[in-house]
Parts: sequence; structure tokens; C-alpha cells
Amino acid sequence: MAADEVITVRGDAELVARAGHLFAGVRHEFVCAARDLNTWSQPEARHAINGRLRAGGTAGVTVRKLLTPAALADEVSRRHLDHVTAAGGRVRISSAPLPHETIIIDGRVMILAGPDAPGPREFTVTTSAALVGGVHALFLAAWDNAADVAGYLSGDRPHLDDDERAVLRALGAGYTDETAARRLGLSVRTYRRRVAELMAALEADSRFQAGLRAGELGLTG
Amino acid sequence: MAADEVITVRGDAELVARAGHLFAGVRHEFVCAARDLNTWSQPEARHAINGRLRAGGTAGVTVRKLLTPAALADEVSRRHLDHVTAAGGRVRISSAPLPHETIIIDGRVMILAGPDAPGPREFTVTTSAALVGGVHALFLAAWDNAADVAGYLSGDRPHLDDDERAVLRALGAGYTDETAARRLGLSVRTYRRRVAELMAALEADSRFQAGLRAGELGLTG
DNA sequence: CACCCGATGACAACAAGCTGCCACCTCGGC
DNA sequence: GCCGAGGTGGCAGCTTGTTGTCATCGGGTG
Repeated sequence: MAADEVITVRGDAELVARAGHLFAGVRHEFVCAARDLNTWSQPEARHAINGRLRAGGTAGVTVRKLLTPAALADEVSRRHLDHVTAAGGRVRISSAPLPHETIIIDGRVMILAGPDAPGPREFTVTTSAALVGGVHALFLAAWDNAADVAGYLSGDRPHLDDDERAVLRALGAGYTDETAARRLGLSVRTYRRRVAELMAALEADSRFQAGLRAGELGLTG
Repeated sequence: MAADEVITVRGDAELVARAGHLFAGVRHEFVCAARDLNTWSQPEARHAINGRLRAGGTAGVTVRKLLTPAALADEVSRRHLDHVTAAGGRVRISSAPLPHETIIIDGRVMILAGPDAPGPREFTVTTSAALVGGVHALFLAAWDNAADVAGYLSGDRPHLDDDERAVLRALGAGYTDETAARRLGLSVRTYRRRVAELMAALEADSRFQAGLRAGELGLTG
């Protein structure tokens, strides 16, 4: 039994001072999972870290960021993500809640931000192989099941209204057009018109394809 | 900055001796993520832990296990999972690789198994709130996107062969039956037979529904 | 009011999908 | 060889889906 390499720091400033060098030491992988991009209360902290990251050079480093939709809310964040993707980083969006910030560097070092409590935020830095490895695997599991930000944003999300959702549900329920139309209080002709519009919105050539797309875009729940 | 509550133990026996009491102290939640159920090299260790768990009483405790399909391979594991679900525990299956074993108790204590190296396996036990909280959130993200074991097993996963995958791809491509059949070197009659079989396997009443299911089950990639 | 517009629904014609039936072929066992 | 099982394909008849056309209705607008 042995005490392990885990330290806790309080506040951005101390983190930068104590662990800033780690960001510059990235060799091949930088992954982070977070709810949004507002972990650093003071912009200076973020700048300092970004500076360190760039100083280390980004060639050959794969960057992966796993975020929640909250990170797409404001324009500043979006622009940051555009930068990341433009630089070859990959960004995905998870519908599940995420920790406030988890950073893993080269599978060796892990930095976890504590909850947004009053006072300076706590950060935990560890190099324990078991800890980092385990969390990294969990990260990958979450990553694998999240949608790419491109697909999430530009893809479509055709902003369906209630009627269209109703049609979608009827299709998903496996009703025939006849039955579905009756249930929705529409004529069969109109129902089919709706289906056709939906398929156009989903850029699907067949109903099977439309089902597939609807599933991909998570329009079923 | 402060050293945190992280200890590392080597081997099942030491883990049971040092941290076994934690398993008995479960109050409301016991979650674990693992590739399979073979973390404990000696069955005695598992029995010891199961004993401790039961000793603590399971009323009001939610048990969640996130595993990979590997955990469903052998009959013994399946029976164990049946027990878990019968006792009210929830089991999900993730298609992504998972850490060897991550256990979180009541959101307070976390136990991570190290890689299956030669010699006794290392376990890391920590109570650091930031660490445990962060990993717990990551676990939830992975959990949310995994399939319930019931749906995974009984549902279908109809173990598609290459032909069926080809049909699926043709459907997903949006071809008409005519075109798809020609591409696959089949008669239209046979192609449609295949589609019908596929739909039966997916328990779908319409092609739309089949597309939805296929997407859900990740049979497109 | 007359007018236009968009949404709806009826009808029709056609395309696509679904299935039962039967004939054919091939393979393996007798 | 003979037989049966299982996969295949053609055909036919039916259902379902797709689309165009047209009449109708109701709500603005001049």
C-alpha cells in the first residue's frame, strides 16, 4: 500500500502555477470532458493555458473535447470550438451531463475540476496509472456514444414542430398510413404529404432511410 | 495544495482486508463499470465481497453495472447478471471498451482496478470528492448511452451475417428494391424475402420502423 | 365584396412493396 | 439413382406508398 501521486490545488492561479507545465508537455493526446467551456473563472487562466498548449506545438497531438449542448449556447464558445476543429481537434456533444472538467494528457496525467462551489475552485491532479487509465476508458465509452459536433450542428436538426413530431411518432409506431392518418385526424393524402415533407427534410430517399436518419438525429425520444 | 486520500493496494486479498468494509457500508448506490466479471482472480475474493455487500443489506441501494458484451459470453456471468437484475439492480451493455473495473460507492468512494499485469493486480482506492464526482459523471455519460441488458439480449442483436448486412446497407442507401437486388446479384423476389426476414428479426412492422431499430442497435456502421 | 393564397382532402394513376404459390436447382443422405 | 430439405426465382394478386391534378375552404388584403 502506498500513497499515490495526487495533489489538490485551489483556484485557477495555483493550478497554472503548479501544473501549467503539464499543458506544455503534451506529446500525442489531449482529451477533455466538460459541461461547457466556462471552467476557468478568470479569462487569464484560460489564456495562460492556451499559451502553454501552443508553446508545446500541436503537431501530432490529437485533441478531443466532449461537451454538452450547453457549450454551444453562446457565440464565444462556438467560435472557440471552430478554432479547435479547424486545428484538427475533434469535438463531440453528449446528451448526458458531464463533469465540470476532466482533462487527460497523454494518458498519463489527469486534471479534474471540482464542483463550482463558493470560493476558489478545487482542481485535482493525478498521475496514478490506474486512475488515469480507468477514467480514460470511461471517457472513451462516453465519447463513442456522443455525436460529432458537425453532425449535431450543421447536419440538420430540422427543427420539427409538433405536427411533424406526431407524424414521426406514427411512423415509428409502425402504423399504416391509413391508421396513422385516422389517429392524427388527417386525410391519408395529407398525412402522406407530411411524410413526404419529413423525408425531404431528412434528405431520405426511402422510408427506411428516413427511419435511420431520425434515429441518428435522436428525433424519436 | 494537499496530498489526497488515495491508496494503492496489491492483490485481491489486500483489497478485501483494507477496503472490504467499504462494500458493507453501501448506503444508497453501488455502481461499477467493467469489461467483464472476471476482475477477481480468486473466487474467494468475490465471495468475500458479495458477502460484505449482502451483510450491509440491499434495501434502498441502487445497483448499476455497466459492462461490455464480453460479460455475456459465458453462462456463469449471465447467471450472475440475472441475479443482479432479479435483485433490482440494473445492468447495461456498452459497445465501447471499458476499464478493467471501476467501482463507485455512494458517490464517495471509488475503487479502480489496474491493468491485468503479471503479479497481483493493483487496486486504487480514493475518496477525493473531485475525483469521485468527476468519474461518476463520466460513468453516467457512458451509462446513458448504453443499452439495457434486457434489450440487448432478448431484444435481438440478431447476429447478422454478411448477406443481411448487405441488405441493410442497401436499404440504408435508399435504393429501390429493384436497384438493390441488381446490386446484390439477387432477384427482386429474394431481396424482398431478405428484407422481410430482416424486419421480422427486428420486430418491425414497417420499413421506417426497421430503419429506426437498425439505427438504435447500431447495425449501420 | 372580389381576390388571392395556402392548406386540405378527394380521386386517380402509377410505382413500390408484400406474399402465396409453384417450379427449379443443389446438396447431402439413403 | 432416388428422395427430401432448403434456398432461389418467376408470376400473380393484393396492399401500401407516391404523386399529380383539381375542387374546396378559410383567412387575409385591397
